[in-house]
Amino acid sequence: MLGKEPKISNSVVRRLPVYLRLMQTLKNQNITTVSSQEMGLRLDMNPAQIRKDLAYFGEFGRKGVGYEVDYLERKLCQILNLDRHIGVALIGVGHLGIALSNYTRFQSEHIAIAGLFDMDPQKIGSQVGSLVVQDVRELAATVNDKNIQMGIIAVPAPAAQQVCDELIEAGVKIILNFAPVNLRVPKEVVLRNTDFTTELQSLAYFIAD
Amino acid sequence: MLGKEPKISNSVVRRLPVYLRLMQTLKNQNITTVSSQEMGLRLDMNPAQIRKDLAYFGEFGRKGVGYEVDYLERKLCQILNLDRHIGVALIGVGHLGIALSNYTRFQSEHIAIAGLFDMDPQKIGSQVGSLVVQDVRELAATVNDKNIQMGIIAVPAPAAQQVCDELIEAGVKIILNFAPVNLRVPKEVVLRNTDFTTELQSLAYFIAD
DNA sequence: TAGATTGTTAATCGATTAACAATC
DNA sequence: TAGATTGTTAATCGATTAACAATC
Repeated sequence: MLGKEPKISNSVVRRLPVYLRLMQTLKNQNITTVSSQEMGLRLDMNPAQIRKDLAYFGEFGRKGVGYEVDYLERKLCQILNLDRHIGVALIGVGHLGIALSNYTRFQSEHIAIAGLFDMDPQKIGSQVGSLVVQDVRELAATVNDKNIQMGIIAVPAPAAQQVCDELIEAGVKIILNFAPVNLRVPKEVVLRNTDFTTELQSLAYFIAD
Repeated sequence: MLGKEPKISNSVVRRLPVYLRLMQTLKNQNITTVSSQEMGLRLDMNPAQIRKDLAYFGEFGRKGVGYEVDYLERKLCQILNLDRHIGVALIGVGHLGIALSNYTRFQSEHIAIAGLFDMDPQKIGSQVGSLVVQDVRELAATVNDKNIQMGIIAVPAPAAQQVCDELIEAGVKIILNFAPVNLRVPKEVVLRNTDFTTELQSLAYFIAD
């Protein structure tokens, strides 16, 4: 940790939550210690890769023994900033938005949707889970009030860029986009895209002739 | 094309729908010809990569000119098998499932949800879009009847592996999974995972201290 | 001690980018 | 013809895997 200097690659970062989830699974099975080999077996991954990934952040294992599940879980949470509260704004309260707001509440107590936004007057004011849908015009104010650090864009494609701009304008630096568009963001903003259509279409490639 | 022998990498395949979408956008803007440089500019990609990706499948461009939008669109559709009808079974008609069934109907006329399944008696028989939700026990029969080639798993994590097994048992070889679990599949099955929780957690890594 | 497993370096593999001859 | 741009080879870059000394 102390100075994440060596510049961790995205591929590594994206595997960390997978390790974290495995630790939680193992804990539920009352397994207290695990080797990289066993992890590799369960995750269908190369053990060397797992060791290398973890070693970027510290020496978490014991030679001849393996990793202590509880300890590694805690460390992974620290690395992923999941040991503190993280506020998320979700814009677009359609079926996808609702699905996401259920989803997320689930896994990590620390990532929580702190604000739901839409532009449809029909939706504004309605209750979803424990939150009331707000007018998207209140986005900037709420981001500041509730110290929101991440944004999820779940609006239709044509509205996505504007919502994105508003998030950034409000100071949000991390954005997860579900709209099927190439958003333009300044380079200090971390943007990740999840596009079902693209995913499905690329899978169609594998249909046997 | 003729014998996709050179073994196209997954990274390449996943970029093809992006090119396809760009072609559709360009068509809407009445642009008939585009160079790899212009494509790179719009997609924020390296033009050499775009040319190389396309060249795996044939010589679609003209030197000194570029690519004909209409022609490249057609070619990309062919490569992705989007020039024929593709039936998809969607299991799990929660908010996510409904979102997905709306989504997909949208983009490509050729990929269509052909069956919706759930195990909740409350949902079975209800209408979603133009389809009636079926009992998941009818899955295998419907896959055969309607010649379904792809499956989307949108059920809660604990049910996912069983649904997956049933899809494979019914002959489905291509699966898109949204449940946050590591599914076990035989190696001839193409499995792609989309996991919001993992995505969100990995993004938390980038929160500034 | 003997066996196991880490952390890490070196080797391999694969994907991206640069460069350029061919040619429209 | 001159300028532009492809298709493709070679160079670079980065990520994965193998191997092994250190050590529990």
